[in-house]
Formats: sequence, structure tokens, C-alpha cells
Amino acid sequence: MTTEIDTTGAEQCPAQGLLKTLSGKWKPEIFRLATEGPLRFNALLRRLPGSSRQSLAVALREMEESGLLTKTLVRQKPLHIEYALSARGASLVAVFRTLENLL
Amino acid sequence: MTTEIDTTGAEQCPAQGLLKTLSGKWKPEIFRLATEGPLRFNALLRRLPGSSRQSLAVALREMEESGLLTKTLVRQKPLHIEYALSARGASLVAVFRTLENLL
DNA sequence: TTCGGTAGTCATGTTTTTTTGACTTCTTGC
DNA sequence: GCAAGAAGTCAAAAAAACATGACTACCGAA
Repeated sequence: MTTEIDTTGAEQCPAQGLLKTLSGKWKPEIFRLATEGPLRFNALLRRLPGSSRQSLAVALREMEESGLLTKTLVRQKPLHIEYALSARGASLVAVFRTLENLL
Repeated sequence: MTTEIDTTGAEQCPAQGLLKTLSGKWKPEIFRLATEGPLRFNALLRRLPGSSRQSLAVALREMEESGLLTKTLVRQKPLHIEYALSARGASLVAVFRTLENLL
């Protein structure tokens, strides 16, 4: 393996970053499901037939890191984690709705 | 090759289609360059170091099919083809600008 | 009629992304 | 302690995306 220089930070436009955080086989659908309410890992896995634990874990981590989702430990009945739309994520929903009127 | 059932049309939300037509290694940058003016195949190839004729051909075709770009034969000096933003593509630019204020 | 410039296609190989299946950690209930 | 359900991790295989190099087709000028 040769040493690579990372030039991915040299983006020409802020929207490119967003496209990246929403690109991938499952992220768009995860985002849409998140607009319907908070998500739990295993339940999400079942709602995305053909997906895998691995890709979901990666997608959720990246979407959280980019500030689209929040990850919350819920101290209740069966102690679990909830992924929900962040404020930033919610503001995106509005933009997407605008988008739908143009398409 | 096994027979596959195409369920890609069963999208839950119009924005998903858009994300698809803008996902891939080069499409976002092609889109951005298109906002600066019409593009020609070989010139575009040179402006995207590391890209290939093949991926560009595919990306341009898909972006045209999805109505983001128009493809025009220009009957002039060195008879060429121009890829330009369609009206629909241009309206997206406005949305992206809105987006940038949220990020 | 051959040449240079246009815009591609095609087969192949490499690289990246995703899936698969086994394994881990934590917590609660029995 | 042991099992069961939560949310993962890891290595390896399979699939998809992309790059490379050779080739095609079209037009206009020499």
C-alpha cells in the first residue's frame, strides 16, 4: 500500500459534504425513517431487508458524527439506544420538502 | 445471473431519487462545474483528474436521464456536444444555496 | 485518403463498498 | 451463575463501482 495524500477536505462547496453524509446504500432510507420517529438498532435492521449490522453501524456512526442524528442511551425497560433526528437533521427535512415541490 | 426483481422504483420519497442521481464519485463535482457553464466531454475529463472516460460517460448519461443536465449537439467549428444544466437542474442550485446557510 | 479532433464503447482488472457469519460486551431476570 | 436481549465488532467473502487501455464512429480539413 502506497502512502496517499488526503485531498478530500479540499471541497469546493459545502453541499458536497452533505451529499457524502447521505450517500451510501442505506443512509437515505435511514434518514427518511428517522423523520418518522426515533430508531433502535435491531428494529432498524429488520426494517431494512438486505442490510447488515455492519453497514448499519457504520452508517449510523457517520450520520451521528456529521450531526444528522443523535444517539441516546435510554435507561428504561430493556435499556437501549435511540437514534433520532438532530435539530440540524430536522432542518434538512424542510429543505427536502422544498425539493419535492421542484421535482 | 439470476433473475432480479427491480424494487428501486418503490421509493418512499422523491428526494431519494435525487440523492441517487447525485451520488457517485464524480456526479457532485460535475454538477457544481455545470453551474459554471456548459461542459464538453474531453474538457470535463481533464478537469476531473483521476476520473475516467467510462465513469464520466455513465455519470453524464444518468444525470441527463434524470433531467439534471441537457445534452446538445453543437453544429459549429469543431462539432461537439454540450452538457448544460437543465431548468430543473438550475432550480436545484437555489435549493443547495439555501442548504449552505443551514450548514 | 489519411489525419486530428470530437465523443464515446468494450473487456478487463483493481479498488471500494457491502454482506455474511462468528464472536464480544453489557444489563436484567431467573 | 446462566440465559436472553440489547448493540455492537471483526475477518473474510461477495458484489458493486471505478479505472485502464484498446478500440469504434463521426466529421472536417489537408
